[in-house]
Amino acid sequence: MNLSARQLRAFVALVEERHFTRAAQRCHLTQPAFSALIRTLEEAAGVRLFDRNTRRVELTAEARVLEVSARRLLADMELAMEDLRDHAARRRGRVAVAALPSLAAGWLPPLLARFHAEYPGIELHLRDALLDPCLDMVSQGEVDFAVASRRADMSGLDSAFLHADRFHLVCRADHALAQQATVRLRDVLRWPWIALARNSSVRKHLDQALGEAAAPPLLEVEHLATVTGLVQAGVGVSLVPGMTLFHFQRPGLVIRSLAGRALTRPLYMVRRKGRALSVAAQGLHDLLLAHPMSEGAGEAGP
Amino acid sequence: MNLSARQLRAFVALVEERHFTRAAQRCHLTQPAFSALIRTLEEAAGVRLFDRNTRRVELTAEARVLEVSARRLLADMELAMEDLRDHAARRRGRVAVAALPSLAAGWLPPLLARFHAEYPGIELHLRDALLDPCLDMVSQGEVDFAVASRRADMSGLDSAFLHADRFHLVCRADHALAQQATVRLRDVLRWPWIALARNSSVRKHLDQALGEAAAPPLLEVEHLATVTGLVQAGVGVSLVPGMTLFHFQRPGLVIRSLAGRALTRPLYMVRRKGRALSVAAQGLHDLLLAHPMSEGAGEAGP
DNA sequence: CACACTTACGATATTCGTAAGGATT
DNA sequence: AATCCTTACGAATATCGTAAGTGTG
Repeated sequence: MNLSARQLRAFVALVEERHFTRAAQRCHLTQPAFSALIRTLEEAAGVRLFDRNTRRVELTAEARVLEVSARRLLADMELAMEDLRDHAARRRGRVAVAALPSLAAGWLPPLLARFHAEYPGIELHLRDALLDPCLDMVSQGEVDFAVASRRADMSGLDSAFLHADRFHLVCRADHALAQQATVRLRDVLRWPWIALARNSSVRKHLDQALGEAAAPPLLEVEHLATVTGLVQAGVGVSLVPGMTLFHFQRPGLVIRSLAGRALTRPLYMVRRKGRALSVAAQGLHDLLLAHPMSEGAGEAGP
Repeated sequence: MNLSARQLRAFVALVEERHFTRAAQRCHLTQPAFSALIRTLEEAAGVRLFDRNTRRVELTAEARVLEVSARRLLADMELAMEDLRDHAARRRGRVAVAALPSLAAGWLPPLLARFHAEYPGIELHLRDALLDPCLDMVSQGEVDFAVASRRADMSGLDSAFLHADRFHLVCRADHALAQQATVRLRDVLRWPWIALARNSSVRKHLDQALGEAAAPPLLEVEHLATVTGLVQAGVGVSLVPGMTLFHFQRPGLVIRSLAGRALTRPLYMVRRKGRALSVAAQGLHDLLLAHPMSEGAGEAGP
């Protein structure tokens, strides 16, 4: 049997009006069509719901039984559809995004703030993690998408290029390398340098670009903030991508571009293959794509 | 917007099968028809609910939101219809009936017992009251119908004749009137007699039948049981309808028919005019009609 | 190339609205 | 006589099933 919202609305209208013609008007139907609607409901239910003579329309005991359920059902149906439309209109929802620590700290926050200002009803989740956990979270559907780089095994994942994140030299202002506006990579590698841990995307791309021949780093640390401290203390210099430079915009430190062939860490928007984003996630996704990364990004926003 | 049970069932089927063809079979539809059903649901909702390529069908985040509501809505709808069908099949319901005290004590109980045995799910209410309250309860819809006699003002009420309740003489076995198998009314009225109160239907019919000329009663009492006591003590005789005779089937008392023109209290099934009975009430109504009153009725049943 | 969803289209079933019918006050 | 629900019937709409189309692995 097929119960429809229209039948329930007609039933409730007739319960309230106790008058076929007026109830029909309320349902934007002619009276005979309305009459047929009630009849089909009665047939489906197997009970007479209204006692009608031409002068009076009265509820049967069975109609009173149905009335309670009918009102609740209608309310629940409209609530369910409203809920769904809220999600469609991005008035409600949930987006989870994974991002490399550098992006999660610098580029992303102002964009998340903007998204939240526009869609305050949407719950936001940000997972800042290293490359592998980022991509694993996408694979397992734990997050809607990730902003990260790529790895060897990208099976089940779709990636869209976002930005070529150029490496820069960071060193003390009184360092010899700070004298030039642009430095050559081979000049940098003659000095003691600080590297991030091997599981970081920054280090992976650097190793890949430098090859085996390059001098090993003086120190390996986990966090960029530690690199900042070491460089500031004069322990060594470092090579970091543009999106991390906000860590190094401090007095006594300078940032220098690298000459020649661009040394970059390519960044991607990574999603699960063959799987559409939720309306809310698509909204954030589009916002991120509409605000490409730039060297200046990541500075303290308003 | 019009949400239907069929749409919800299709949606849930697809959520569970994640396969259009199989879900369509479960709904007894061809796959294209099923596909259209899902599409209309998506259009009504304003959200894509399934990501389908020819190889895989996946739920969107919005579908997960709807799934919970859809299952609950379907369960509630089926519950509501089941409830209604239970009332139609007299598996559930409620009947309230009013009856004159004599009938409520004698004739009705075995029939109510039989009705309850057949439809144990139906709640029974019996209001034993004098004629006027009985009919008022019908007028106000407090009870479904009454088993009673009629009065002058029967407006808004429909009555169907049930039984002509013949009056009988009751007296002590050693009373002079007890000598004859059948007594004449004018012989009875020469003896002191006990009457019920003037608001009882028994008394009203008796007064109407006897006219002004008859001797007034020695005593007027409220309850038939009191009449029994008075007659048994030899205070007087009494004239009571057949349906009350079970009160007088006691040692030392005799019951005698009246000769000549039948002196009766006509009894009716009284319902509110132009108003159908509930399925449950109709059931009891029919049962009562199928078991006409008889002189022997009202004796202690099994 | 096989499976699975979509589109196209003619047939069927529902539902609608207009008009006539019947009942009640 | 007026009101109001029901029935009748042709028209519009929706839905269905068959068959062809398209895309994915």
